[in-house]
Amino acid sequence: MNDTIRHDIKTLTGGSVAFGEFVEVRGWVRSRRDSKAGISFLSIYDGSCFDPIQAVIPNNLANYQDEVLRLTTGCSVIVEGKLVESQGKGQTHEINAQRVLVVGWVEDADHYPVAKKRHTFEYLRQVAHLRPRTNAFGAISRIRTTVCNAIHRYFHERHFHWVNTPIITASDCEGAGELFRVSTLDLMNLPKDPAGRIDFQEDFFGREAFLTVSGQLNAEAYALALSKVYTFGPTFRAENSNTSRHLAEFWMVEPEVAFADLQDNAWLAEDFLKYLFTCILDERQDDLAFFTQYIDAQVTGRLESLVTSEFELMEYGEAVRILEGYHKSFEFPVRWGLDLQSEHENFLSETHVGRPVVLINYPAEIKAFYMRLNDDGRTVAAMDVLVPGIGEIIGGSQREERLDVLDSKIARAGLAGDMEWYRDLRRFGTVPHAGFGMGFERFINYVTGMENIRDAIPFPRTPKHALF
RNA sequence: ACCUAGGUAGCUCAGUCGGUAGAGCGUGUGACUGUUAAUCACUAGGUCGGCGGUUCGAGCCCGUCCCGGGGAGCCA
Repeated sequence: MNDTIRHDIKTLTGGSVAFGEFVEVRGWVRSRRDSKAGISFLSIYDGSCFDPIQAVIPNNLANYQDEVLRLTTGCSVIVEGKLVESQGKGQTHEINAQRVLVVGWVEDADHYPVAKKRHTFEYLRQVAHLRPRTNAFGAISRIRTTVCNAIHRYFHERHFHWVNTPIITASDCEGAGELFRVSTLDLMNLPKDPAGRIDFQEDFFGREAFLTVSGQLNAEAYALALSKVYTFGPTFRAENSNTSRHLAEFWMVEPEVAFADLQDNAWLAEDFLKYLFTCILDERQDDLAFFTQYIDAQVTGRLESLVTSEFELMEYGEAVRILEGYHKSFEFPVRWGLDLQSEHENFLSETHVGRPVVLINYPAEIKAFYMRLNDDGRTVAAMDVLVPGIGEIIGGSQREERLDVLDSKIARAGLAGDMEWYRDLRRFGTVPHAGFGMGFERFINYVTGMENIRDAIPFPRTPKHALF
C-alpha cells in the first residue's frame, strides 16, 4: 500500500522520485498514440493531479500487438517501468514501460459515453457516474477536496470547533425554506388522531421530523459555550427551485461566533473567503489553468485580484438609492422595504462594483426572526455577500441575543412553543453573537467559473432528479 | 397548474417551400510521425424523443406525452 501511495502520478511527476527508478502507475487511459518508430504512447490519469503521465510502450512487449494496440480511452491499466526524463514536449516525466497489464477493457469503444472529445455539461449530467473521468470533473473534484480541507484548516488554526449538527431535525421553524419530511409511517395506512389528523406520535421520533435546512440554531447553542464553532455538512431544501444555483441537497459551511457583532461577521466572511482563494491558488494551479483555458478566462486573474482587494461594504439603504438611479433598466421595482431581486444583486456586484459586495442592515420585515434588531427599530443586522456571476454566496447576521426582543419577533413570526431551548440560550448567560452560511457548491462555481451548480457536486439532487 | 428556446449518427449540430438523411468530432481500418485534444485517407454508424393526426407524401404542419436546458420566484 505504501508503494501505491508513493507512486500516484502526482508523486511521480512531483520531483520526489528520482529518474531511473523503477515505478508502477495504476490508472485509466486518456489516449493512445502510435508511432512508427516502434513505440506507442499512453496518456494515463489516476485523479491525483490534472496532467496525465505518459507511458512509452515499446513494440517488443509480449502483449503489444494483441493488447496495447487495442487500448482505447477509458481502459484501466497497470504500467511498470523506469521513470525517465521525457524526450518529448509537454511533460517533464514519462515512464519507459517494461510491462503493461490491462486490468479492464472498454467494451464497445465507439459507444463509450465519455469519448476523447469535448462534451457538453448537459450531456455529462446524464452520465454522472462516468463524468468524473473527464478533465473538467476531475478538476472540480480536486478543487472540492482542496477547499474542504482549507475550510477545516482555516477554522482549526483559529480555534474554532467543528460541531456536527443534526441532519434530522424536529424543528419546523428553522425558517430557511421548505423541508423534506423524515418518516417511517406507512403512507398507505397513516395513523389518525381523534380529530382525523395524521398522528405523528406514532412516527419514529414521536413527532414530525425533517431533514435540516440549516445547522445554525444548533450551532448557536455550541457557540454560546465554546465561543467559536462552525458546521460543515449537507443541507436539504425541498424548494421547487429549477435554476443554475439551487440544489435540493447541498453542502453548507456555517461559522458562529460568540461576542461578535455584524462587523466582526463581515470581516470573518471576507477573511475566510480570501483564505480559501489563496489555498486554491497555492495548491491547484494545474486545475485553475484548465478552467482558465476552457471554461472562464477570468478565473485565475480574478482569484489573484480578490485576495488583495477589499470587499465593498454597503448598507441596504445605500444599495436601494443606487438602484433607484437606474430604475428604468430593471424589470422589478426597487423601493426601501422590498427585497432585492436577482437582477438587482447582479447589477450591484457585476456592474456597479465589479467584485464582491457585502450588503448589510436589511429591513426587518424581509429577514428571519432570529436576526438582531438594530437601534433604528426597522432594520436588522443581516448581511449578504454577493459575488458576480453567482449572486448570494453567503448569508448571515448578528443574532438577536435579547430575550424580550426575540420573544416579540417569535410571536410576530407566528412560531409556536418549539423555541424553548432556543430561548434558554438567551435566558442563561446570553451574549451578542453572529454567524453566516456559505453555500459550498456556489463557492465552487465562483472559483472555477462553472455556470451550473449541478456540475459543482458529484451527484446533484434537484426537483424530479435523484438519479445515480 | 410560471416564462422561453430545444430533442436529427456514440457526441455537437446543419437540414431551404412538405418531396429518397448531412457535416464535424469520436469509433474502426490504413498511411505517416518521439507522439501528445496529432495529422491525412477511407469505412461503418439513423424507428429524425414516443404516440396519434393532417397530407398522394411529414425531420419539417397540428395534438398529446416524455426528456434535458435557459430564465423568474425561493435562497446558500
